[in-house]
Amino acid sequence: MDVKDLCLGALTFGNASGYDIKKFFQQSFSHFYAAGYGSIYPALAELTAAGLVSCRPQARGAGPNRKLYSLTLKGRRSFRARLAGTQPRHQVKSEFLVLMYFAHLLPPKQLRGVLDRQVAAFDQDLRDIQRHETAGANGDGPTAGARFVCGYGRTVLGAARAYLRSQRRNLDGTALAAASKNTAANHRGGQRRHGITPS
Amino acid sequence: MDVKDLCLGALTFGNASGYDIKKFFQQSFSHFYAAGYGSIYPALAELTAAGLVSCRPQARGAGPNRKLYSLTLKGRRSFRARLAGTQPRHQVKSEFLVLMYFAHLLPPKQLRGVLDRQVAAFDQDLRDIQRHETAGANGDGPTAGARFVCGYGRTVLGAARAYLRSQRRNLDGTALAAASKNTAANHRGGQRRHGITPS
DNA sequence: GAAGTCATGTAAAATGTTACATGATTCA
DNA sequence: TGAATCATGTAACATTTTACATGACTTC
Repeated sequence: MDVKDLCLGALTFGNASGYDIKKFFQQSFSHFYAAGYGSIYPALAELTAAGLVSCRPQARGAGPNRKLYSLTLKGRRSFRARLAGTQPRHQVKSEFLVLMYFAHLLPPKQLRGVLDRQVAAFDQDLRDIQRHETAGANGDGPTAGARFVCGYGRTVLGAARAYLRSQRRNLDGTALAAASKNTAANHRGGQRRHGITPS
Repeated sequence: MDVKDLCLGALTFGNASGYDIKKFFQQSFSHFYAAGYGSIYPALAELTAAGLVSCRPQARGAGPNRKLYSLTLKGRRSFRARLAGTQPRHQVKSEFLVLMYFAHLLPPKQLRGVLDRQVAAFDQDLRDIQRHETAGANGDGPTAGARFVCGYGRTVLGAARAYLRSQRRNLDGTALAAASKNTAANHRGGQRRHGITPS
């Protein structure tokens, strides 16, 4: 599953330009699949070449002509086949968690900042979802799938935010603070007693 | 932040070979940062060339010689600097959620299968975390950061699993089932009334 | 004797990100 | 008049995945 597939998916909701598709992605997928112009435009070109979408240029006064893409029958079938054949992966890539894993090597001040900023980011994500949840992608209101995905986002982000807040609260208490305060001491050590492998 | 940084991070816990590092990644980072041999070995070669790690080959009876890597002072400093300079991103890439977004285009049977398999996958992840939580990376037990990350994983995966289960339960009831039953009807339609853009 | 683990690496392919280039229209 | 939005695209770069290549040792 790649950006081409997502473009096909977006076009199942109606004809659109690359620009429209980017906006649609931002509204609907941004929390679990990112895509920018740099991948969308090449994807649309390839899909056109493969006959999965058709393209109608629309003359405009000036600047680049808007191109309206629509699914062909072949494209519609291809998308269904891809959906049926996709093994659904689900992976997180979090530099935030990497940073937290090495909390003992971070100055306490930065550690607090990292946590606070992540809480703020989750808050923002939650607001985005709530905004998107009320107004659907088109006039029909959100599809069942869109509702499912929004519900998932709300649930998971809510839990994540609560966890971060609870940890943040006792940062000046015991848990992580203890590690952070040891930063200087750990630094001295140089070589640790035990390696990954006792070898 | 890339695989090179993660390798430096792994080596802060002690000297190791590329093979060891891969295992360490699998135990500790696999839920929020994936890396395979194809990225680890080149990373270690570059780090060596840059003088951030040093490498001691260890003769063995046969097969490729094991190479023990260790952080240099420069590498240790570099890692701290990278940590301090990293803006902590946190992104999810989920083909599972894409699939669910297009639930109305999936045969109900597959939809149920997808949900069940994802629940099973989350269960497995939770077991991995619990196993890893009891036994730390080295003899000292888990660091504060490792505990934080495990706690995060438990919290979030627990919430996600509970959500999926609740949705799965009423699959034969209302919510998603309604959409799935409409699959045939939607298929007929071809063009939808409303596009992404009302244009 | 088969399966799994230990152990390293390369080359090609896939995929995505970033920066650049261009320029009109619309709103405050 | 300045900022934002509309609108498309390319080229270079970065990064990762996948498949391949090799081969002994250990455990069932």
